[in-house]
Amino acid sequence: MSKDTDKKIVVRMAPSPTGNLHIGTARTTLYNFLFAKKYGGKFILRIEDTDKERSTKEFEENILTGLLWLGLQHDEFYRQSERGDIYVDYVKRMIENGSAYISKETPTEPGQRESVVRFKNPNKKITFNDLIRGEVTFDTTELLDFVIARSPEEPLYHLAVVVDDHEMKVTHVIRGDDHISNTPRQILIQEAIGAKRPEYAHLPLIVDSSRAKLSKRKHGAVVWLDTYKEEGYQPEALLNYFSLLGWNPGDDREIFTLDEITQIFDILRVQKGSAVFDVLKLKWINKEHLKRLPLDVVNSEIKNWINKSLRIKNEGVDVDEGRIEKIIPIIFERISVWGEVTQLIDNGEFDYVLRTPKYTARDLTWKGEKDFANTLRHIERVIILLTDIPENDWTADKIKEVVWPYAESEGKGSVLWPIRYALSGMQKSPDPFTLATILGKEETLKRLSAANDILKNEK
RNA sequence: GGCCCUAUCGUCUAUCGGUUAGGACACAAGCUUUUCAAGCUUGGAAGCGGGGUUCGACUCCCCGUAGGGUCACCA
Repeated sequence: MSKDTDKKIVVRMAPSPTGNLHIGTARTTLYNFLFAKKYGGKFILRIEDTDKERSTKEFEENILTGLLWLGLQHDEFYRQSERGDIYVDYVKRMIENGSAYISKETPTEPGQRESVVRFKNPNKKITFNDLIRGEVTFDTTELLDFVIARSPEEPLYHLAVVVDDHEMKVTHVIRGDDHISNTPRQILIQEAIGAKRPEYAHLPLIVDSSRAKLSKRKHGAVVWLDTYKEEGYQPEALLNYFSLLGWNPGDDREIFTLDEITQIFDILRVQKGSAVFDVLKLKWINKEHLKRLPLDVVNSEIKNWINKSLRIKNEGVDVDEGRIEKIIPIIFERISVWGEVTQLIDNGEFDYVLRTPKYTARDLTWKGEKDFANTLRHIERVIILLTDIPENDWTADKIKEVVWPYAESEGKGSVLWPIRYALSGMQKSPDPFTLATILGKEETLKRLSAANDILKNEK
């Protein structure tokens, strides 16, 4: 595939606006995009809206914005509904040269015509070379004289595709495997109109865990790109994952930017077998992308997503900005997708920064303790130790330095658990030193003496 | 059912005749200052079956088997 000797590469993605942007469509678009960019070619986006019944402007809009959000910018744009004259021309020519004819029909379903344009099938074997699968042969006899247009003014899919690919000088047709059986039909039409046969590359399908094609009917929201956009995935992470569904660079690298993939992409390394969509791996890849983001982006994104929390909105909790700032890194290491920030808050994982914890003396006491006496003693001792720390020296390291010797001599769990619980009110939370820095000296001491009171009442 | 495609750990995959079949996700265990998260270390985990070809097959060929795709006046 040398750039110098071959003519310019032209690829196209041809979605039909009969549904929202499907992740399979996004992946196929990516592969087309990569192939074009890799070889300095042209990437055409063509909306196949010849089916006026099912196509809508909303779906078209959804597909366009989704692709743009992903960063898969096209070089040229067409809409089949605006190219009617061209198809009429070809249909007429085909009828004239005998490769198609008007056929009288008996409608069997509502909406069917009494006359349609059928292709005069030469009934032959078609063999084409697929960049991914190698040689594929079909006998077209079973296709019969298939319908290519309802009328000369109303072309059907196969005709429109072949005409457009020809007119647009498409050199490589990269599409889903589900189109492989359409290929012989389209080659037949190409031969009838004297079009050059493009190279074909049929991509393996993305399937579910039971290896069935991902479909909107069966899988619902998981197939819509929008779902991932709303859950806060990074567009580039999505692209990264899509690229790996059916392709690999040949070494162990797994995380790359769109530019990096473009550099190393090779369509000949595309897999033949279908690939199971695994959201867990997607999340891992997304997290890897998050880790590579600049800190200021991370900060502002996390704040954005915190603000979407219903827990904060509805319950009107008084949020201390300083504390929020301090939990950002803690939130960050717990998420792999932005949307999880909101979830975490809504699930109450960070309630300790939003409100005063509630708990019993039993909760406060380390599992090894027989009664509350030791716990009370530890809390009292720690209060004294912490009180001595000056306000401006209130850091996790300092707090730990002060408390640690005592914890070691008295038993770490026995001392640390009660402190942590008094500060968080939860079975699971960050460590007590981190907690203390988030809350600040004043609030920390307040919560510790509250714990003290609870223990005393218990005695 | 016809036609077509596919077949390595649970999943994504490396291997382009000779490897202790490698990596990643997930999982398990351990470590890391009590719980959690993160991190680190370790571990379990695969060539669908049967024939060939070959000195030698995961790799090439054939036959099965299994899975998938497609069979519209949709795209």
